[in-house]
Parts: sequence; structure tokens; C-alpha cells
Amino acid sequence: MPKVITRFAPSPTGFLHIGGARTALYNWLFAKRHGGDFLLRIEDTDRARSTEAAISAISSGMEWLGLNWSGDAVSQFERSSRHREVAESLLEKGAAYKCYATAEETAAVRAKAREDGTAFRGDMWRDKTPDAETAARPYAIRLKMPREGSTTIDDLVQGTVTVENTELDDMILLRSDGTPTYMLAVVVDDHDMDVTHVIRGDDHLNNAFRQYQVLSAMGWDIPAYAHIPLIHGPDGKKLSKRHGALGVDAYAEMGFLPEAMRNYLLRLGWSHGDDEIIPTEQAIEWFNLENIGRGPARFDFDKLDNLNAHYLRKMNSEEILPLVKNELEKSVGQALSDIEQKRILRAMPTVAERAKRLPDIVEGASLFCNIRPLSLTEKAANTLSGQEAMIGGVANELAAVTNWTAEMIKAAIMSFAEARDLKLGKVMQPIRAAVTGGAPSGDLVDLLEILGQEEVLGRLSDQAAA
RNA sequence: GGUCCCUUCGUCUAGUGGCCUAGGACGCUGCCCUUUCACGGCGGAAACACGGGUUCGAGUCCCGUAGGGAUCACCA
Repeated sequence: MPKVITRFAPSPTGFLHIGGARTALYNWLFAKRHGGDFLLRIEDTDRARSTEAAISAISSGMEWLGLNWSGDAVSQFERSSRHREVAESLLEKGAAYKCYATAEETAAVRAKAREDGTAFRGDMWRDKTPDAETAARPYAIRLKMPREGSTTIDDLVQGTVTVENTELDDMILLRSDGTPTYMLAVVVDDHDMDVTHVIRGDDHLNNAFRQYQVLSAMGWDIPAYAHIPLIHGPDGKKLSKRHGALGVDAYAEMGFLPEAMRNYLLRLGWSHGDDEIIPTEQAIEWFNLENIGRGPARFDFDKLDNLNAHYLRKMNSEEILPLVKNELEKSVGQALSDIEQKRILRAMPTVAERAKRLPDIVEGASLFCNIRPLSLTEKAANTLSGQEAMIGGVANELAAVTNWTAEMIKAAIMSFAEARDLKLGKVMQPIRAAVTGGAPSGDLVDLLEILGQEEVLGRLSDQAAA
């Protein structure tokens, strides 16, 4: 088997959406799996809709996802003279012809076909010779589709799919203004770039038959095709802005990890038995086209959250901190002091354990900054009401602790509780409420130790005074 | 409407004729652990779209019906 070459070929008319990201991931994974190359080509032949902003959004999205491509991204637009060359040669071979139909004429034929319930063939000028006047008009170049037989694609995902050639239209290769269409450009570019496997959304399945005919008219090899189902929104409808049709940058902003995203996208429509947690290294080893499902999958935030939480728990404190530092400082309102940073690093494992997304970490970690006075949740306020005197007492007891360690803190609280004949929980609960304001947190004694005596006493006295 | 594709718990899926009284995961939920919240552990509810075949035997094969999706541009 020759070296595997795959490619991702988005049109730069918007951000890199989730479906495109998955397509890119599958192409990348497949190339990696077979030691091949993964290429990026920007399909920017539609000059009116293509933007620089979209191009950079796509590359930064792919970089964030860790999908690196070989060489420079290819601009399809810049290759238009080569496309034109191929169209001309098809014309010379008699495999294509000039079409002088106007937009109105074409629209009329199309409407008629639709009405008759037949396929639009676009063959108004097939096998016709223009008179002198018409010949002077601008013309488009159409492919002369075979009218006999059928075309079969052995799709690696969809299986063997056959379509009658009479269903295929004489599609336009070169527009009347001389610019190549997508249908021509993809075929030429994939051929010139030596692409061996075309892995793309199944919205292109119908195009594959038409592209096949261009390939065979040129006598070129047919690449292997794998048309993967699209991703739908939670309601089963096509993804829209309301759902997950956000750019990958939006997911980055929501606080998802690239590794979690890759794992989620991989499992959405592909499986390896009962395996759910599949780190990228493992995915490269396992990925194949055969196990891609044939039905469209729905996007599910809950599962993404779950995966994200999993990968978050596996990270080191030192790895997480830089990811949240900026947001943390923004939320606290000032740069992190060394002391705060140390507290956060110590508390990180327990903070990460109850977080799903990065913002949860910001919230949990901010508890370890100097943020007095704390705002209380309703529940915390209830726990505290009527306990002001006790909190004051506890504060006094803790103020007397000379060696601020978990053991000493715990001993102080226990002796306080015993002296008043109170159950430990009766004392612990209000302390927690006063010190955390009701935010989720781990072991209370550890929390007090990490926070430091001064900050703890401060927070307690805030509530004792209230 | 034409053409093509698809159909297992709410969701992602395992399943390639007997191992399926259908398995896993997310979500939901009961209990345990516990000073809170989590994590974790042990349970629970929850699906083969429908109707016909083929077969000793069908979630698995065939046909039909219904539903869903894609596409039908001088967009990509």
C-alpha cells in the first residue's frame, strides 16, 4: 500500500465547527495510524464568502485540538490556473463541452425537472453547436457525463453504493467567468496532492459519484472514500447555532480540554468495543474506518463534561494552574500573591476532583485567595444563623493554636466541642459555612490548614460579628 | 418530489444467526462511604421502530411500511 495521505479541506466561510473538527480528527488519526501525512487545504474558491478571519479561526482551532498538518496549508484559489488547465484538457478530449445557457434558461430547466420528478441533467447544450452569434457569448464548461451504465463507489464507511449514470448531471467545471468550481477543484487538488483516502462528511457522498467521473475522464486513480455521518444537535435536527454548532474556540472558552474534546469527538460515531476513555495515543493505535457508525450522532454536553472531568482529575496541579491563572486573577481582581498561589497548588487536587470545566476550578481555587468578606449562599447563611457566638468561641480556640497543622487544628476543634458537649458535626458545619461561604470544598481541616491561621481567623470573625 | 443513506435504553454505542432473559458509558435513581460537596463502591429503572418472510433458531439475513438524514447551484 502506498503511503497514506489524508486531508482536511474546509471552506473558510466561518469558524471550525464541531462536525468539521471531528472530520479533521478522523483524517488526522487515520494518517497517524498508518504513518502517513495529514494535509490541510483551504477551499477558498468562493471569493465572496471566504475570509481571512475564517482561515485563522480554522487553523487556531486545529492547533488547539492538537491536529498538526504536514507542510503549509494549500490555498485552492491559488491553484485555479491548474484547474482551468484540466478543464481545457477535458474539453479537448471531448469529455466536456461548452454550455451557453443563461441563468434563466438553466433555472427553467431545473424547475421543470423538479416538477416532473426527474433528475436535473444540465445538458441544454450537450451535443449542440452554437451559431456564430451564440459562440461569441461567454460559456461555461460542463462535464459530459456518461449516459449508460452506473457508477459504484466502494465507500469504506457506507459500503458499496451504486447510482445510475442517468441520475448524474453534466456539472459545471469552469464557470462562464473562467473560474473553476469546487467540483473540479477538489478532484484536481486531491489528485495533485496524492491524497489516498478522502474522509469527509456524508453530505459529499452524492458528489463522489460525479467526481468519480471527472477522475475517470482524466484517467486518474480513484482514491478510497469514507463518508462519515454528520453530527446533529441534541434534538436530532441538523446542528444550528443553538446547539453545538459553535466554533471549537467556543469550547476552549467554555473550559474544555483538548484531550477531552478529542476523546469525545472520537467516540461520537466511532467505537472500540466497550472502551470509553481513549487517550489520543491509544486512539492512534486503534483508529480505523470500519468501526465508524452509519447513522448521524447527536451532540451531548453531559458526556463531554464527564470526559472533561475525567481528564481534569488526571492532571497535575502544576499543569492546571497556568490554564486557569488568568481567569482566576480576573475573578479575584488582582494578581495572585505567592502565598495564594502556594495555597492553590496544595488545594488543587481536591478542587479539580469536583470540577467539570475550567471555570469550576477558578471558582474552587478562588476560595484560597484573600477574598474577605465572603458572600454566603443561602444554605450557608441558614447554617450560620444563631451560631455567631459559637463561631466566636471557635475563633478564640483556634487563635490559641501555636503550631498551625492539621493535627493541632483538629485537636483544638475537638476540645472545643467536648468542652461544650457538642457533637463534632455541630461545630464543623458552621465553621465550614463561615470559611467557605457554602462553596463546595474538601476536607475541612485540610482546608483550614492550607488557608492559614490568619485568613481563617479573619473569615470566622467576619461571621462572629454578624 | 427524484436519488442515496440510516434506524438497539433519553443520549453515545457493543452486538456480524444460537454465548442476548441484549452488554458498556453518560444522564436519572436507591444504598454505602462521609463533618459539607465531590470522588469511589454496590444496586435499580431504561432499548432491538413496525409488519411480513427465510431458518430448527433473527437484534443479527430478505421484503414492505413508517420515521430520520443527505443531496438535487455558474456554494463549497
